[in-house]
Amino acid sequence: MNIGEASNATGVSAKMIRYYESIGLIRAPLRTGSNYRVYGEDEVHVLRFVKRARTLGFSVEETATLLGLWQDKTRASGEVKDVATSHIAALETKIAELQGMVKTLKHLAHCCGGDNRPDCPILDDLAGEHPISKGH
Amino acid sequence: MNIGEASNATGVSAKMIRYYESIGLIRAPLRTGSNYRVYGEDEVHVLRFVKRARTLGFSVEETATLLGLWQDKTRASGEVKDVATSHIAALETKIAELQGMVKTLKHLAHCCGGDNRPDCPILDDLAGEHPISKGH
DNA sequence: CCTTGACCTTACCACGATGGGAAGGTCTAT
DNA sequence: ATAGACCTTCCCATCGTGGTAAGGTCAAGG
Repeated sequence: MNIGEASNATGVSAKMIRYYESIGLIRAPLRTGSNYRVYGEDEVHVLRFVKRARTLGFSVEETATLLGLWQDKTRASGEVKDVATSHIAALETKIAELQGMVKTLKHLAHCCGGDNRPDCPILDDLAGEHPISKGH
Repeated sequence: MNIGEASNATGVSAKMIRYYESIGLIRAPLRTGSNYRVYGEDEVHVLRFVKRARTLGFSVEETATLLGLWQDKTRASGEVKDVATSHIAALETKIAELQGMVKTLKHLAHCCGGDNRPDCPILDDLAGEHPISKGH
């Protein structure tokens, strides 16, 4: 299987497959005589694992950890759960952050006429001129 | 006011102040004879505006737009509201994405013993081996 | 007057993850 | 044989931020 086929089979772009190889996330595959990378089922399996982990928002580094745990047949599932749990916490922090922004913005947008007059509470807030208290 | 004082007064690092200047987000300030940047109240005001917009998650480019609208005394507040509204939509999309990740991960973590045995539904899911259907 | 330390200047390099493109080699089908 | 679809490596860009090095400046105190 060439890199293009491996890419199609996994949804990981050829570019990223080479990148993952270059940073050591995945192992360098065998090459043909003409220097083409050759992938087999195992490699595709690994790539799908990586793809899934990335889709779930794990960083490449966390993915490397998970990959290591996956390939370590003797690991304790608790280790994996720890990685997952702290990732969940990070995601939730991020979500709370974004929700805070949305809340403030919605309040501002709600107070903004959105008409043709130049008065705009959103800009006033950004400018710190007439700060609107959050508690309505 | 030197750049350090402006930084303290606004919470924008000196590094970022120079960066914002270099990309044209803010105007180049006057300089002293010894080439130090000099900031006044107006510049500080602009920097605080930028800081607040960035804190609310606007990209530098969106911030530039808002800054332009702020300084255009004749703008319609509707234009500002549009920028804010589409930013809210982008934030909400992102939030939904993260929440999807959290949901899946929580489910996986819930199914994972987290003990010393090597069986781990999280890894099995990542590997696509025994995919756990989302609907429990 | 000189030193010290805190500040300023510019100019680079790095991150993380990804895409783009150039310049060149290879394979397959017509 | 040639075209077109692949592959290879190498470099550059993004976005926002931090670091660091090499040098200039300024204020305070000996």
